[in-house]
Amino acid sequence: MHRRVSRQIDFENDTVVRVVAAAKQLFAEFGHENVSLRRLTECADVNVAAVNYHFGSKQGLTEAVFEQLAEEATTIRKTRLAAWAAMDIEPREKLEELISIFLEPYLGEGRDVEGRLLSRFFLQHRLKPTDGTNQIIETFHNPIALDFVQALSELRPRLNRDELIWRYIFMVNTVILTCAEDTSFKRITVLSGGEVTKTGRFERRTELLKFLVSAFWD
Amino acid sequence: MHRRVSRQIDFENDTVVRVVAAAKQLFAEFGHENVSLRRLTECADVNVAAVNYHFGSKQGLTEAVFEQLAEEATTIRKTRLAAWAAMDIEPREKLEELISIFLEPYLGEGRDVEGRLLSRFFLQHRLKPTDGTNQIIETFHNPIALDFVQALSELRPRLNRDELIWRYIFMVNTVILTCAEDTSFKRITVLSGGEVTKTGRFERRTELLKFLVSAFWD
DNA sequence: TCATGTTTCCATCATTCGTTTGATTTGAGT
DNA sequence: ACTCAAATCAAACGAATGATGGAAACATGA
Repeated sequence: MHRRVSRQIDFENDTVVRVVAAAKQLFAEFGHENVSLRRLTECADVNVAAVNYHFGSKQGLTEAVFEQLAEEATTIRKTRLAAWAAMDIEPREKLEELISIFLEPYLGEGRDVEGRLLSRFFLQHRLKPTDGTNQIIETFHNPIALDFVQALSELRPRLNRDELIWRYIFMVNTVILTCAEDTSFKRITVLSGGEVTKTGRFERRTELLKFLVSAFWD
Repeated sequence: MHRRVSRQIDFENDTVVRVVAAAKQLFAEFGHENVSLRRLTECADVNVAAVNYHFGSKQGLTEAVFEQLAEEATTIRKTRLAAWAAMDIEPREKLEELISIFLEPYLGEGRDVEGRLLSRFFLQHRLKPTDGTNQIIETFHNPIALDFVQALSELRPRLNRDELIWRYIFMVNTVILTCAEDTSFKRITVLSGGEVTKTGRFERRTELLKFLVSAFWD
């Protein structure tokens, strides 16, 4: 089932590359709905019509970007999951490792832009699903989601499958909202009276990991 | 500090009432960014100009709606928190009760529209904060957030304050995204192979509660 | 050099949106 | 009945957006 979701696009073409690069940056920062084609093409130093020419429509561009991203994420996870299955360590540590793998595409080293973009894509899909986003989810994300649920059920046999699916969804929700924005972390500083000031990728990853391990450990 | 955030609005006026009612329904279902004033006023059976006349702008309307909602949520929680403090039950049960109070404005009985609306408001604030939303957060939500963190720190003295603030934020993120949309719950049915079909308010509340209690129990 | 297909560019279109204008209606006070 | 301010209405404005059509520029191979 490796059928391509989107139309054929010449990713060798300079214009296409620059458009995609600009789209990643801008979509990640502002959300794809808040970026007009004019602003995007200006930022990419490309004519306005280029997007419609190469991608058919703005929708076509966003789906191309998000599909590329989904593919990356799947690759990262599949690779690490294979190694994970062979690990012979104590259960709690293995759970932590598993969740760490889940977090990787969002909070891994050097995935600042891509991580935010990926979570924004999910957020958009959640709030306004389209045929395009549905297809990306089904093709790339559902299979690996089942892999995770399966792995979890082997680690935590006490929790039945329904329960694990629920919790998996909650985990996804926690992570994608946490990675899609910065606002709530400014709030951490406020709520702590200015004590907590380090709220970057590394701290988020650490704290999120503790939170989620607890949530599954029971 | 009971200063009103928004301008004075005649909530006795029929037109105002109908506009607010329509806004609640439509904003909850589609998100306030996806509802045009024309559609809204048509639904409320009111002239297009009514919104600008009574609320100053579309932004004014949304802030009025959200402020009203925030006030409700605060009242609900303050009342139940007072009763909670006096409860003499075992810690884990008390934790469960505390989180249940947190969930109340989102998933309480008869809060389907309001719960979704409230979570959508937060979501909007997270993705695109404005002066208006900041003020609502500061006035209504920050104080009670501190109450929750304080209550949590009494229940779980092992976790230090920073840690609790982080986890509180994660809880908020989980809940608001879980309550803001339906899409992820259709996905539960898909992932479970059609086994799990009941994903309504009651089930969400039950499962979310278990998840969050685990996450804080450690 | 020429022919052909591809890519880029400019100008413009149609639509949608929030907002404003200015005339008209409503209703309470005298 | 008259006044006047508040409320409502139809109509239109200006800005922004995604999308196009067709001319121009470019590249490629004969």
